[in-house]
Amino acid sequence: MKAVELEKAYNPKDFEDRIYQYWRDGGYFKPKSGNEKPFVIVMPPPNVTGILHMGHALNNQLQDTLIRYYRMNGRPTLWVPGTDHAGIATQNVVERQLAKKGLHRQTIGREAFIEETWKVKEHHHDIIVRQLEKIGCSCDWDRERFTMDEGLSRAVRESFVRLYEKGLIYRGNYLVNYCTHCGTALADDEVDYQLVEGRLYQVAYPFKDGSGEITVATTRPETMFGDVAVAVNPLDERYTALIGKELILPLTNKAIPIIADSYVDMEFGTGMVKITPAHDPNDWEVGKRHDLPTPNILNPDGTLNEEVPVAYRHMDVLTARKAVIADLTANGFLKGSSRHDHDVGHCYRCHTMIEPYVSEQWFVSMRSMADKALQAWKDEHISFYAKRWENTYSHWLENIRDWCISRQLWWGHRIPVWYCKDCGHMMVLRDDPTACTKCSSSNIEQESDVLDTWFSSWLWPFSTLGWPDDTEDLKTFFPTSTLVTGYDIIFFWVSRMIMAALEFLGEVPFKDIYITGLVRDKQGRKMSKSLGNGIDPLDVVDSYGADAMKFTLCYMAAQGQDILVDLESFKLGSRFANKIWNATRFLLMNLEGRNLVTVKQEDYSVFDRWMYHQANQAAAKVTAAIESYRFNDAAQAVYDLFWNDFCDWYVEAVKYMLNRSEDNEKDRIISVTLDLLAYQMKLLHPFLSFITEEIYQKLPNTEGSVIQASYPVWEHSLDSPNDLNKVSLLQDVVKSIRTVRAEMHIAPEKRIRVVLRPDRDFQEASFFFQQKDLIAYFIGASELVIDVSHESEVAKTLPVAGHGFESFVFVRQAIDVEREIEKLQTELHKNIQSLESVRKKLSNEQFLSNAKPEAIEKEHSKKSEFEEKIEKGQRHLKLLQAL
RNA sequence: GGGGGGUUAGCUCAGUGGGAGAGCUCCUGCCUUACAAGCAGGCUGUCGUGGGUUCAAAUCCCUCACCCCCCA
Repeated sequence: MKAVELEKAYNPKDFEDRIYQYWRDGGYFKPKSGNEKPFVIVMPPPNVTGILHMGHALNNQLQDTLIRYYRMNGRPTLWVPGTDHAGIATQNVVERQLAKKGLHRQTIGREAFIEETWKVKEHHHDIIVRQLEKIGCSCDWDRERFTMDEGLSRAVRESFVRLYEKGLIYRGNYLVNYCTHCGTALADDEVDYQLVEGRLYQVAYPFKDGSGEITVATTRPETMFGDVAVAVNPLDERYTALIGKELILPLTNKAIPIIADSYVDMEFGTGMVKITPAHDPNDWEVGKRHDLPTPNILNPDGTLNEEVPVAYRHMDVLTARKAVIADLTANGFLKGSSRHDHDVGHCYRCHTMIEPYVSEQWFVSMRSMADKALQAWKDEHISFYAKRWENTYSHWLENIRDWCISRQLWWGHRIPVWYCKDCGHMMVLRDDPTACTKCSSSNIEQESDVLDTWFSSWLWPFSTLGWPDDTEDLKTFFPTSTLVTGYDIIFFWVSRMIMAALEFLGEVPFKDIYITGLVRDKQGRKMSKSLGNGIDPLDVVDSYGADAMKFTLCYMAAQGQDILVDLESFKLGSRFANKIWNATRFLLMNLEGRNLVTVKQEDYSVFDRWMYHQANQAAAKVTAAIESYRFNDAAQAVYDLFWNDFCDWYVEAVKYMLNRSEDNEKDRIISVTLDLLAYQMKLLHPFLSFITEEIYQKLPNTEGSVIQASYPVWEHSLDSPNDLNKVSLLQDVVKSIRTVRAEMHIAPEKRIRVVLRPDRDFQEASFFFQQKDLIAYFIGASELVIDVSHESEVAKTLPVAGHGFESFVFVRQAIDVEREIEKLQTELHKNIQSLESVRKKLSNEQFLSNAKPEAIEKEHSKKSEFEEKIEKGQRHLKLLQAL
């Protein structure tokens, strides 16, 4: 057989794109048919106009790891990709583009605007797909969906109509969060609260009857034109007598009453609060309780409207605030002000300050659905990883509020409601009507608002599979298995999907929910555009390859923990991939002139059995880790196996043995080694997909592709603790001598003489004989004596204690006796202390009667171990003192 | 105000009841022809504080301190 040549350096660019194309062309991402339980993930759809950031990379790579693992495990495996139309965000993107051309959506009209948006969507969509391909996602592109495609739009309509018919959707005038920049209402959870520096103003409101004045405290004096009352706490004795009296609003002639409401905090400000129901959520509640009017003082663009005195009309809120303060001051109403920082809501898309704003909106009544979702959790139909997120989930559902689903946007699913302009009839329909269903007039008009984007995303786990039709995909792949997402959308998305699935299909949409950490920079800060501390996943792929990124992220993905990285962090994965590449390169070089043979297990060497044992153990660890979503443990297990066991010991031993063996033995060695290599390529594939495929296909002992190979599982026949013991012993011998060499500064090329003396009763003494030459090779010995009879002359050597053996190194250089004695004494002291604590435990009645038998057994073996070490230490000390 | 998380080696973090770990950094020596993206060896810890439970606590419970997040 000819040697297989690998490029000298690992260069992922040489093969990653090619391999991805190979997988796609081969249809490897499609679910195989079979009776096993399918493993299904729906990808959280990225915003179609966004760009993938490290969070997406982490998220999708963990999904890919799961998918590849279960695919190799033989389950029909489906990963559904797709994108989200992201109403507000996308509309903002398109509006910005129009603005550059001096255009505004109002000037080009709704239809043209939507047409333009589709074009932008197509363009961005292709970028996103390329990014997902670049990082190696093995999702089924033939099943890719978009939240606004035909099928999903039908699902949205169906769900809207069903909820409406059930009485769970209603329309009405309510106080909502309104973004004056985006020009739309937002749901409660779409508002981000940020601490804003502000002032608390003390404003005097005179009594109508001229009997003096009271003082209210407010952070928003400009909303005073919307005041309809001043409230005090009914328990506040200072003001009890004032309840019911009337006040005059400064700068206007409006009279408002003093009312009592327990909402008022007596400690805050003056204990008197102005009530502005149309512009404050708490005041809205107070207003409802007291049946107060709700004058709206704002236009949709955030300027003051006709409700306020002429002087302030058309001013924006902040300008009006300044003007009002100036006028209050000038007229003596302002009694003072103080620094007051408070949380102010901001739009989660454009970060504009939110205005609480009364308007007509559509809502979903959530209580009944939330209760079902809570019950599903209590019944353990869903599990969160890490578990603590279940608190977040249940707390939100317990305190759920109705969901405002109408948005004053153009890009999105238009609400399927039509109004007859002739008879006023309102129609909620699955299909577009041509005439009024009541009076047959064709003079009808569709509701102009669109639906919240989440109103389509919450259907994602089943709308992507064909719902509302009863498709084969839906029957086969729903409910899905696992959802992988970030904690920031547990409210927006996760809990709503669970509610929707329970509502429309009567089942939870997935069993497990893995919540990823946030990817942060090395200082622990969120990655953001404004800080400029973000890392582009494509830069990582460009610098180190997709495998390096994927492996590093898995390695760092400890459950429930955020991940702190910079570009350099990905060297971890890159170095590992390089190591794999080079180890393979070395082994393939050694194929020259070899014949591959089938080696029976009984022909394995102790090293072969040891290596299979370790690989077998690693397979068990990976299985357990992946199935409990402990990605870091899984990654560490394969890393340690390949690097610390395979490269550092097994391949090093192979090197030596290849050199001194006959052809038949060489064939045997290389055959077993390649088998172990192929085994590890399979084990590594979910973590380093490209390089393992590239190598697997180059190996002469494999067929097909690793992506569809069977994943290694723990097998009893490979379990070999005896060989683990033996090789560990050999490693102990080698390491202890290497330490001496390093500490004594013995030059690497310098051969040494060593006497290796097994303890008299030591079971594995014969193993030293068998491996004598290999040990000598590993420690650079010219002469290694296995001194079973304890008769070798060891005076003037450096003694080294081991567990079950001791070694004596002939050092030509002068031994620094003082230093060696000191080291031994320190060691001896430690061992004596350890022995003392073990003895204490073993003489403790409580310990002996309470501790587990294994724990007691352990202490006994520790005792003899320390005794052995102490005995050897004392003897070695004497030897050294005699020098 | 309510809830959650964190505090372990210089840095970033694993480790959930029985002898303190990894990666990176650092130090020493090596270009031993698979890999210097490497090899061999080494240093470093009152496991935040104080208490409790236990034969036994980094690990379970409580207190406090500091940091981070979410909700209101």
